[in-house]
Amino acid sequence: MANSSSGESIIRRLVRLVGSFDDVHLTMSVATLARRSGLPVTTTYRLVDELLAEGLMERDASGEVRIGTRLWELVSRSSPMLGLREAALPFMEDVQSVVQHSTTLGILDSDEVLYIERIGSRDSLVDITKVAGRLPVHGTSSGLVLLAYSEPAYQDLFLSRPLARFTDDTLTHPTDLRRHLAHIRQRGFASMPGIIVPESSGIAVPVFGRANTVVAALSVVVPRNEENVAARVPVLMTSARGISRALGWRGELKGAVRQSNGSI
Amino acid sequence: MANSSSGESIIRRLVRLVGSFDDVHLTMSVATLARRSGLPVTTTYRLVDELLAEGLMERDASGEVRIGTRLWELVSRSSPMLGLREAALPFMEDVQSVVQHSTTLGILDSDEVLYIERIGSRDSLVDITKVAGRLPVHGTSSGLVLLAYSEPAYQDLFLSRPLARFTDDTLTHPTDLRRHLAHIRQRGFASMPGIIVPESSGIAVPVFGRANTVVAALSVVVPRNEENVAARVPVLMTSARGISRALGWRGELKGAVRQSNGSI
DNA sequence: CATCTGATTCCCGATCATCGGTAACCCTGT
DNA sequence: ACAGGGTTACCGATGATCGGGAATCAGATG
Repeated sequence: MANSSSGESIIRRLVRLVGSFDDVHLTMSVATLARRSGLPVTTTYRLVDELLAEGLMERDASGEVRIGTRLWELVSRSSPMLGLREAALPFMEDVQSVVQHSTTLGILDSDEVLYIERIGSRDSLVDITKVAGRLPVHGTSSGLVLLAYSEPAYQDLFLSRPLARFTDDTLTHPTDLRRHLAHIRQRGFASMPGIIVPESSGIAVPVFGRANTVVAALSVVVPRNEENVAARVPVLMTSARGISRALGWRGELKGAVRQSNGSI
Repeated sequence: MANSSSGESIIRRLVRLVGSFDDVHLTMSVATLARRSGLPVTTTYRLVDELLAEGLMERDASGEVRIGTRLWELVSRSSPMLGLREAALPFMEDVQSVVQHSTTLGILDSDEVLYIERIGSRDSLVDITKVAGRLPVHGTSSGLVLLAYSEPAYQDLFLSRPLARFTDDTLTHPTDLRRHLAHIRQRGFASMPGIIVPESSGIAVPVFGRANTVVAALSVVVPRNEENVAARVPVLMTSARGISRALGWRGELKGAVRQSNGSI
């Protein structure tokens, strides 16, 4: 363990520091940061000083600290997310121009859906997705698509765990879910009204990568009462194929669809 | 200094590690990473192991490492860039739908223009901007706008240093530049044909933040021969005002325009 | 003006994680 | 079988790291 009496490595501490910020706590005093991260005050000051020196954090006018531009740049420049995002964005705009509510791109990470990108109207009444935000797999159409096209072993593992119920329409029973996943694979898309919040409805389709694996899910979220699945699926499908092709996908080789193991 | 014989803190080493990745080196073997970062091989393995354990790096199928999803998420979720980006994206789409080439949003950081966001055609023939990429201030219309609206003291400092010449049209002499900055402030936009590459031309306008400071530059890049400044400036202007308002800008208070010191 | 609360800086000795050399162990291709 | 690169394992020495404590500073409150 580290020098620390609490027994943590520096890197884990840095994660606690950076992880103490979120979209509603963009800046805070160092003392607050110490409280939120659970690190000793003195230690926090020392680490923050070093981070400031490297530009990984910055002080704003009032003396509070925030994530530094340099850290954003370092990570964004070299993250595999960037390529996926850039390939998808033009197509997402096309979808958005037709559907008008909100369009998202999500991947499967640590048993949750992580949203890589999102475009939508500024006044998104019915959409709880955020860029770099997470939602449960079985509570989103994106998640169900990603699960449906994931490795069988992963599906088994996932379905062996208890699943939270969010609304009356959430599928929580393994058998129901498994049947539904098959349904999704057969139709090529997921349409799930009100499984996480009753008022909204999502439609999602898979995006394929170079190795014919599903790397992401393209999805639209619409108010439940405006639901018009039949009209929207073709738009999503064609856009998803466009993204897939931009990622180096070469068309479907029958039976070879399997879970992404990382590389796009 | 750190325990290291080379005398560097862990944090600086982490920066070297993460900084060894870029858009063309998204993944590499740990040995290669050691070479590129200049760190001792054993040290690199130890640090990478820790980073892998925290999910800040990941191994792909072939055993190479890359920036981890979790690191992207941690930074993206809490970076002040996100707010700026989200406010700007809808307006950028509007611009893009009219201008058709490529639309960028840049900020001033460390005496360079850092591009926060970019949307454009997939086949961007004439545009060298990249998301999280940097370009010189005096080689871009965005840079000149940001400089024009920055603090006088900063302008003096910037102009006191020698400036590289990229094309015949690059302004490198302090006097010329200063005159041009005044021109930009007076007209409210910058239009610079071929100052970094001869074939392309940029038009940029300022984006204001809450405190009536300029926080970013909205810009379009077009082929030089298609230049049609008069028609494009109004589009940019109105969009930039839209972004500014979304950021909490309350309209122009005469004479109070000054450099952003950080907080949006 | 006095008081208080909270944030920040300075100091310092003990400890143990960090450092990085060396060497063995894999692979894959020739 | 050999070569070359990548990876894992081991280990002793060292000094960066840790964090408590106290002083200082800033702002709010009475």
